[in-house]
Amino acid sequence: MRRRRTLKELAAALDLSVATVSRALGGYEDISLETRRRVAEKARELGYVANMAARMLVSGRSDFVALVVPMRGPNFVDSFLGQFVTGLGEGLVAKGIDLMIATASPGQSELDVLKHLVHSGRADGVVLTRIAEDDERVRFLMESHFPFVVHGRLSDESAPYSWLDTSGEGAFRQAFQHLYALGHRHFGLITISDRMTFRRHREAGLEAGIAEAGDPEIRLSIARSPRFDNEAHRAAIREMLSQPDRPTAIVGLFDELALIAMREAEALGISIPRDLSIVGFDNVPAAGFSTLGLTTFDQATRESAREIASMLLALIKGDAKGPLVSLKVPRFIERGSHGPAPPA
Amino acid sequence: MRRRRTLKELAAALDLSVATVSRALGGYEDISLETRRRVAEKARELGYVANMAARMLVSGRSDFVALVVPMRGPNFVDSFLGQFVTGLGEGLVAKGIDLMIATASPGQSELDVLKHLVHSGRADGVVLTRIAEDDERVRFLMESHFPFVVHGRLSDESAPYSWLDTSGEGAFRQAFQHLYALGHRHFGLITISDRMTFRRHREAGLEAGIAEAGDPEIRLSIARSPRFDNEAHRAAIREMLSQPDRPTAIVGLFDELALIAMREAEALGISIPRDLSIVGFDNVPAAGFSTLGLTTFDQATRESAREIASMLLALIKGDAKGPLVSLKVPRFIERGSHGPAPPA
DNA sequence: AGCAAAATCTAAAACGTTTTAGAGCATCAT
DNA sequence: ATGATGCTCTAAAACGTTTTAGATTTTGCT
Repeated sequence: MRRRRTLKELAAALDLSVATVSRALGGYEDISLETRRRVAEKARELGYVANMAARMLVSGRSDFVALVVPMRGPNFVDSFLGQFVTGLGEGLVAKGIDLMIATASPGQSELDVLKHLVHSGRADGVVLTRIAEDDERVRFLMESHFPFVVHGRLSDESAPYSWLDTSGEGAFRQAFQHLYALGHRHFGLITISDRMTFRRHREAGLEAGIAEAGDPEIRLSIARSPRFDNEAHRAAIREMLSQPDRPTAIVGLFDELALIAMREAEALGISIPRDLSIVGFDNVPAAGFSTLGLTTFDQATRESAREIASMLLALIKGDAKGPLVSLKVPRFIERGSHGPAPPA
Repeated sequence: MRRRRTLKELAAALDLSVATVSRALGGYEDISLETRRRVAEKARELGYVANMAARMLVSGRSDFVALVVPMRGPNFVDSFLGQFVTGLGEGLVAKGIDLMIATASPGQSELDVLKHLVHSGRADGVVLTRIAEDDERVRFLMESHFPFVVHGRLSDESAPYSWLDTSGEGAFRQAFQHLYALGHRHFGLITISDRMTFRRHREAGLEAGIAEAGDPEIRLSIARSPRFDNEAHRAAIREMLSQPDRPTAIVGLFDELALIAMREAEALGISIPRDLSIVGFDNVPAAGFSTLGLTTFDQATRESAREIASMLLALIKGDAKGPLVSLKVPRFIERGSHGPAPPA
């Protein structure tokens, strides 16, 4: 591996001081246009690229932004991460910032990862996902005054931090209204028990829709899967579907739940959408590939991630006055998994 | 943001020299056990974390490994990337190495990204995916003597570089043999036209299987989608399925193609698996969620990524004699999309 | 010509580590 | 006592850049 060129070598080749060369490459007005041109050309010729470590050391910045990825069970499959990483990368690359992925090692909490990140200077800012209702990571970063943006929200709406979220309230209210208009009166909600903010928001949206309708005929059955695990989901769903008096319209907290519900319904001989309507949230690829197509909401993860990148860069540069906040409205994707309520 | 602790402060607090403190933290035998303990304790107490930039500068290593992610069209969805990133992270974190994601900016080639990476010292090693038959990125890295591991292979089997790949030859041969044993004689291959090595290997596997069977009754129809784009795929597939004399068993180069074929077949009133068998490759989540379930091959992306991480770390540490190589056998996942050939 | 102002360049310090070469000091065998 | 041998610890250099404060040269104006 050829040893790297240094600024000193470049300066020697040009018969200039390192200071001049450095400033020339930095594009300072201070250096004559002619010299700047000459330096740039020689740099290209010699293949000079500044050593990042040295630059980081003196500038105090790393030009890295970190994404802290939650730990995963062995079989966890995540269509979200790939999209999100792609979007962040796209949003950062234009400004010359790179993305690092910070993974927690087995014995280590995500908070430890974050602490190390903040103190080691390895990154200038952090992106957090999968936020819990009361997230210790967010609290830590606020106290550290370290730049960060959250994908999602805390339940404490007044806390001064930057976030971007997709309105689960709005989506679930919309889903309810749509299904209600189609004649459905008995609703099912398939959800989980984790203390995640997105769960609370989506559930609240559904409940708000129901309350606003003010129709005493409306009923809501809830199946809550106790663990984040497909088997547990399946069991909870099967129980809801097996009841003699089962809902005619089911909303899944996210697509995986809705997709499992579709399969289970089919296995039980329940015809979709004739006997049962199902709506999900996320628009994972499988929602489009399944035979009928799952009606769901699209989050535009990649675009959101791009926006999060810009927000974070603004925070790092310091040209954001207060916390930045953005609430996106997800797009309703109507496919074949829902329809009019079956006749009573 | 509290200013970070420096080694000098720590040394002052302990009444030791910075050299001693540095070596104590490094665990050198050189420093008495008692002193090492004392230093470690104080470091914890003060929340000292070494500044990465300074460490990088003197050690010449960055403790970063980069994943160069291919550029994506606006609607490209990739279940692979999330798994791969997760696996790499898991494989690296134990050794204290972090993962960076290097994205090419719009005007920039992936080769430029790579060059910058190698010359700036931002990473100590690189992982490459989506390898073309003759990949300029691989050539550049070989010439630079920069540590790297490839997920996939070149078509030049003799080139001395490190790779991990999943045997597409083996899988497609196995798929053929399985379907042949079920009585199928007319096969369809849905494929693309990109010059990717994985395409060549899988196609070769199918052809090898056919050749080995030595049965003159066997026929093979090929649908080649000219662009990497769902609409193009759909058109190519529909054309194959619309022919009066269509195959009874179709193999998709990857799951997305097979899943589209399933949907199209259904739309054309072709019953799966009665009239048509379909097999894919990759085992994307949608393969499991689709109603019948798509028969396919599982790559174990996450585990492969973990192994790639170990390989790369060995190369960086320099305790690998020559290039490292690993060929994984994908697992055949039998679901509901295939069955016996229909009676002639 | 003479001075102020502007334009251009540079020496040296600083960033916070790791590492090299060796200093200081007990301990040990002779 | 003496030199050799280990054991601990340390001073100082080095890594390659950016930036500060100022030096030098040129230009503009009267």
